[in-house]
Amino acid sequence: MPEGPSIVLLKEAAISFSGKEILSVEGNSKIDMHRFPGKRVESIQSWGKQFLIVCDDFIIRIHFLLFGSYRINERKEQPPRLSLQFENGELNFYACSVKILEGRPEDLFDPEGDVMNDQWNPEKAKSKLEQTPNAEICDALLEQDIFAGVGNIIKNEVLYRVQVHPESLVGKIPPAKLDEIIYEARNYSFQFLEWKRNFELKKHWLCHNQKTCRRCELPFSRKHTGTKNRRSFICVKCQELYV
DNA sequence: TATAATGTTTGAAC
DNA sequence: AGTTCAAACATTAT
Repeated sequence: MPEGPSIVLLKEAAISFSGKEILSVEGNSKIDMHRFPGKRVESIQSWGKQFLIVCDDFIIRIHFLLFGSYRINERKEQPPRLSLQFENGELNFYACSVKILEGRPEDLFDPEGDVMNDQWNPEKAKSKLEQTPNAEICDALLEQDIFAGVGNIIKNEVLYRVQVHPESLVGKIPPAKLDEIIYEARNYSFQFLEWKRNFELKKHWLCHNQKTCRRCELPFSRKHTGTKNRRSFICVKCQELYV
């Protein structure tokens, strides 16, 4: 569920609740949800992996972490973390993090930092990368302050496609190659979106969860990389290591 | 059945 | 006081 494109799909699925009044709430979240009924949803937004239900003076922020899920107009067996009832249906969230953010989304989130956003700004990403030359690129891609919405699948697929080893140091990657990485972070995220929409995401994985590299037939090296220690699938022949 | 996996926050330890 | 890191959380497919 969790990477940026999946949240965009949720946003599309939940758009019918935009402008609607929250009639009632339930759920086992510890937040003060009693203030929700009677409020109107101003807009449904997303930023990176976060799903935002924007009301006039606060935002309900949902983060699905690793295992979170949602149902629209249906329910799972488990009790919902948060359930919102509207006149035209209900929105149910499970096993996720729910927070109330005070303030306006434009004050809290920079649209230029979200790879799924129209306002995504690749130059800004590049200058942020230049600030951390000693970071490994596998960590940098997962950094939500730089590439909001990129998760481990996108990280792996991007680095395989541009043929860069995950343990390459940001400062040692040639600038043109860095531009390619930044471009592909957004480009692959949108491919992810369309493939996920059509339930064919896994079919298009080139390295993630794959056994062998289809360029050279060598088996992938599987390794947990970076300070974030997330698993990587590496073709040591096809992906260049810049150190 | 045990394990690992699309992730982040928190608080203890250093 | 700043950093680092393990623990916590929780679900599902293999």
